[in-house]
Amino acid sequence: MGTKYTGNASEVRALDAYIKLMRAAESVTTRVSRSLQPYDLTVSQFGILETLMHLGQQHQNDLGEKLLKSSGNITLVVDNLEKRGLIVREKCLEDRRYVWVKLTSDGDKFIRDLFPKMVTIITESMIVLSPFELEKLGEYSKQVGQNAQKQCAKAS
Amino acid sequence: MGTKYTGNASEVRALDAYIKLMRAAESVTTRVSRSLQPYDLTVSQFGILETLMHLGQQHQNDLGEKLLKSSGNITLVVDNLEKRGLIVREKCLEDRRYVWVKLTSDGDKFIRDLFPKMVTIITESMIVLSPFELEKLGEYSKQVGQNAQKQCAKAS
DNA sequence: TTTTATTAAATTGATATTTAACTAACAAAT
DNA sequence: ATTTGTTAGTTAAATATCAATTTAATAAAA
Repeated sequence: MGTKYTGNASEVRALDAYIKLMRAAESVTTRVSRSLQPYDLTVSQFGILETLMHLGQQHQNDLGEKLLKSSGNITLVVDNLEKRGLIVREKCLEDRRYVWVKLTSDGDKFIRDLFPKMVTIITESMIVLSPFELEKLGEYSKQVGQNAQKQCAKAS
Repeated sequence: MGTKYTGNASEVRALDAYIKLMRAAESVTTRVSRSLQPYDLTVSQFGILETLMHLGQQHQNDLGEKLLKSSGNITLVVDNLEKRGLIVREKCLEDRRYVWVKLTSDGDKFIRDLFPKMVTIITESMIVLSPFELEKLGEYSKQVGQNAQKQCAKAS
């Protein structure tokens, strides 16, 4: 939606901010994605590994909620990470509907090495803004995100 | 990346803003996607129709650049819109490497009717912010987006 | 002119993503 | 305890997405 829209003023403002927000997110995601390529990792795979590293073993359900992805999607991405030996699935004994997903020792080493590199990449993209501006960008984004989510709960 | 990262201060700020930016974009996209569902339209399909409505016929190449998508992706999405009779391809006579993509009269009617509805949806998500805040969100997003793109040109 | 290089689009192979079934396991309630 | 409902995960079908390759057409250079 790269074109000027001639509706009422508040729609024009909302649409303009929306377009810029989306482009920023897409551009940074592309940058991250390219940086993960040498490691044969997708952004989604990285997200799961990073979550497991910081929060420890998780149910697939929790991963889906934290990463805003559908359950079917988590199943597939976990499949691919498991094939590669970076994570393992383990039946939950207390409630056998659940599956624990945990890092293997290979996976743990891998993500602990990779994560700081990605932080650097992301910082390079964001650092054009001052600390104050970063703070405000985060604050405004959070409000928009929460509002949009309120209007539309994710499928599971 | 929903977890606190304990690197240096500027990395923490950058990462925090990044996470909120990404979540906002994902949440609004989900909202838009759900709203397009009754019309059997994806966000990408909507993007192409909207671009054609506002800018007139385009080469596939131009669509890819404007929408930040790969050429292979544009080929597929244009395929699906063409099957549905909303757009047509037309060989460019001056330079036969190019293909013109244009709205059919059905497609034109369709997108002219749909676009204002989507503007309303988007506005509903963004309007939690004041005019000033929307302005700033757009400005900061634009800077981040441009910076990220400078660091990483999209594939074509 | 013939070769070389570039560009647009299509194709292929792999992963992602969602929705909509579907199965399995647990919980509640009469 | 059986039915009823809910929840976690899987599977299938459709679309999306990219990178890499290929094909066709144009441009540049020798």
